[in-house]
Order: sequence, then C-alpha cells, then structure tokens
Amino acid sequence: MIRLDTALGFAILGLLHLEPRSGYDLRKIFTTTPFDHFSDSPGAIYPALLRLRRKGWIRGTRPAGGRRRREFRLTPSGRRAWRAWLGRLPTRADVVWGMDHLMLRFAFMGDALPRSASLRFLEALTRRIDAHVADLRQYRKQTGISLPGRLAFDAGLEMYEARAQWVRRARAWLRRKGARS
Amino acid sequence: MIRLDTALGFAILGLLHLEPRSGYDLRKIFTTTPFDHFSDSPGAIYPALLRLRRKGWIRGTRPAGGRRRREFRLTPSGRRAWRAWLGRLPTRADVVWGMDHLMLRFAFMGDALPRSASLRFLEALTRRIDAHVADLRQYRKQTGISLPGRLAFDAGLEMYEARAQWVRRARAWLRRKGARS
DNA sequence: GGATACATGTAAGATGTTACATGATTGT
DNA sequence: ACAATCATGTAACATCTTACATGTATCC
Repeated sequence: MIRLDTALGFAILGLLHLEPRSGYDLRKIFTTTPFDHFSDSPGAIYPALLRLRRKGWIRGTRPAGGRRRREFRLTPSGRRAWRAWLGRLPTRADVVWGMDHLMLRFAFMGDALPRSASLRFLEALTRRIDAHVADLRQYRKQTGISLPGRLAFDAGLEMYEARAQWVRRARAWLRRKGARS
Repeated sequence: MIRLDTALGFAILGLLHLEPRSGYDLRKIFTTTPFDHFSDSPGAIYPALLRLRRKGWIRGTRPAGGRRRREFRLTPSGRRAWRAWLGRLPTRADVVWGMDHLMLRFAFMGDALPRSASLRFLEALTRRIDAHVADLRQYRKQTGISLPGRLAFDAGLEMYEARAQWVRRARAWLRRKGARS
C-alpha cells in the first residue's frame, strides 16, 4: 500500500555516512543503542550490505584471506541517495505508518543538510500531524467503540498530540541554536 | 531476537472473536480504520486466514461453486489462543519493540477478559515503561550526540513519558467505570 | 593451548508487498 | 448488456528471523 524504503538500508547508509564501518560495527550499534533498534542479526545486516553494494551506494575494502574485518563507506552515488532520502518532506503516509522513520531521518539530518532543511522538515511535520489528529478526532466522534477500545484509541491520539508538541518545541530550539552556530 | 507473535494473525482473531466475518470484511476494516493499520492487501489477509485455519483456530463456511462469500469464526481452541495472547503481561521487549501490539491487546481485552485483567495489564505496563524511561535517561547522560540527534532522542523519551501518563489515567478511568458496571 | 571476543556469512522458513487473475452479484 | 462492487485467491519478489557454520586475533 505504501512504499517506505527499507529502514535498515537507510539506517546503515546514515551510519556509514558519518564514518566507515564494518558489518560487525553496525551490529554492535544496533544491539547497544536503545532507540531505532534495527535487527542486530547478521542475517539482516550482511544481506542489507550486499544490497547496498549492488545498488552502488557503498563500497567495501576487500581483505585477502579468511573472515577478516571489512569496512564499508558511501560512494558519491550513495551520498546522493542519502541526501535525497533525508530531503524528502513528511507525507501523510509517513505520519501514519512511519513515525520512527521520520525521527531517524530528523536525527541524521543535522549532519548532512543545512539547518534550514531541518526546519522545513519540522514545519511540514507539524502540518501533517495536525491534519492527522483532526482526522482521528473526526473518526472518534462518528464511531462507537467499547471503553477499553476508546481508551486505546485515545492513547494513540495523545501520542500524536505529544509528538506535535515536541515538534513545536524542537523548532524553537533549532531556531535558537541555529542563530548562534 | 524477540518473538512477537504476528500482529495480523491476532488482529484477525480479535475481530473474528467479536463476530464472524469474511476476508473481504477484514480488508474493509483494515482500509477504513485509522489505527492499527494492518495490510489491507489480499496477499496478506488470505494467507493469514489460511494459516489460522491450519492451526485450527478458525473455521469457515465452505460455499459451493465459484468465488463466494466465506465467513470465518473462532473455534474453541482459537478462543483459548486468543485469551492466552490477551492475558500475557507486558514485557520489556513489548515496550521497546511492540507498543502498538500492546495497545491492540488492551483495546480487545475489555470484550474478552474481566476488568481486573485490564487493570493488572496496565499496572505491569506502568512498571515496564518507567523502567525503560530510566534506562533511556541513563543512556542520554552517558552518550554524546549531535543536537538533532539529541532532539530526536528526546522525542522518543517524551513519547514514553506521555504513554506512562496515559496509562495512569487509563487505570483511574477503568477503576471508576468498573466500580459501577 | 584454550577461552573469549572479533568478524562474516548462509540456509530455511515466515511474512509481507505489488501486481495480477478470476468469478459472482447487483443496479441501470 | 455492461459496469461497479463484492469476493477470493495466486505468483514473484523482498525482507526479516532463527539457527547454524566458520574463521581470526588476542589475552591469559
């Protein structure tokens, strides 16, 4: 129904953009970091690295001999793909099905794009979230659900509202910090 | 790494528990409802129905002739599986990787289990979220990240805090409503 | 020399996506 | 008769999970 380009692929691209790393390094990051937890399993990461290599977005050192450390870094075309991904403004689909994605994008954005891009991103995100919250309220008014169902629904609604508040705060912070950086 | 029993399967089980439906009905629900959006594609739903049938959890009418409406309902063993799923208390893994799952479970719980089960569930959830928030704070203190990275991290943290607040409110509501139902 | 951490990968299987195929029923 | 909607399904492909297989470097 929606085409979210694969989260793991772009997370890897983002980490390799910061510095060259091996598959093992990536695994450690995914096991250690509490957020944006991607599969830390070799069965996900090594195939993902292979796919990125086949797309021409990364290239790795090729050490001679057995199983030895192999470091990957972005190619110019990989960097372009990465920036293109980061630069996309949030869509309704992103808000409904890929909020984690959006946060990942925002987190990486500061290192690769000008601050104005982050601000534009947050601005668009505010609008999308507000629109979605309005839709949900509309739905809630029209539809009868049981008490726990309603409570769970409201939990979802509140999460979007909390997110919207955070976006507004983040915009303010970014404007302030940006003014002196 | 973690074994989340498939969301779609249990969502279907939950909907069939409320009333018998066809695959087409389920698809319509998934396209129409704004929350807990599961794939509305026939390529997901019909195979899922087949799997549930093979597990012996649902059975369907078998209309003669071509492609005609086929209604599914839970078997006794399906009802047992369903209650067992609902009755599980939240784990740390649920909080980190499956919050949507948990909300789905809570939403369905009211129709199948006594109110005390919902209350126990929320109590356990509070403890789990609080523990996770403490972990995240700990991580944030120890780790240096860029400004947008930190902002995104804080967004995650705030979502958990908002969720924790909602849980406390939900418990209060449920206790109040329960007292007179 | 053995344990442990470093390091890369494959195989089997589950689930989901997109796109396609097909038939039945109802309204005009 | 035809279109729209109801209704069920398959095929090809991508991705992830679990479990396994294997080799290297370092420390004691």
